[in-house]
Amino acid sequence: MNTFAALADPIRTGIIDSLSQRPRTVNEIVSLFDVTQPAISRHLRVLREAGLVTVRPDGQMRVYHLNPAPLRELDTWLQRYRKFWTSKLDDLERHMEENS
Amino acid sequence: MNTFAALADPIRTGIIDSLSQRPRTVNEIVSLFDVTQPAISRHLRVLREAGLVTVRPDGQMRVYHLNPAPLRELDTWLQRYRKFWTSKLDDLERHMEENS
DNA sequence: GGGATATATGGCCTGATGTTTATATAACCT
DNA sequence: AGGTTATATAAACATCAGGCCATATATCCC
Repeated sequence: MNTFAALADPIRTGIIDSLSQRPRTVNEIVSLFDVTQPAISRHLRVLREAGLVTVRPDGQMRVYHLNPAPLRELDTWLQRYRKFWTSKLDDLERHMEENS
Repeated sequence: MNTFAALADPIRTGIIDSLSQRPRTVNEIVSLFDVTQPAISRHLRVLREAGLVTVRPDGQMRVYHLNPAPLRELDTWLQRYRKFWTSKLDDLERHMEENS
């Protein structure tokens, strides 16, 4: 599954952000956004299939939890690009390259 | 612009990865993937509008460069989630929570 | 059991996305 | 100028994504 595609929708990043604070039920999540409950359920399905969230039933409710593993992979992918902004030497090199 | 949406297509992440090595002309990029040149030009447009790449004309060619700024923003966004995997204490807490 | 609540799924519609072929634009070269 | 190369854009098409409404499923509570 493509983590970027799962995060491409602002409602889904909003859900992820909200779950970074604490787990939440579907209805709690629904109350945070201006779309219907079925729409949220669909977004949750996308996030589930991308492995970004997990569900735990609690009675008639379903509690969604953040699963950070795919975000850690994303962090690993970004590793490759950090050199572009972490080192002032690299900044200089890039600047020279841009003007070569 | 939504950086995640711009990166949601595997060809586009491939382009970004290839530009992390060095700037490339459009034809160079086309040769890396199994799609037509117009398709690549469209992907480049999406990446351009998302600010992930910049172009510099060089004669009749156009040289595409990686622009890391949006990736740095992504890195900043991820900051919020690093606590989920960088601390062993957090791992323990999460594990206990998962089994509560 | 029966009504209420919580969540997921199916059907339908609309708009966005990705691809190809054909063509436009611009620079290069002789 | 004319032919070639490099790249972008347009048109057409198919697929996908996201939204809503209606409905199914499961749990809760009386």
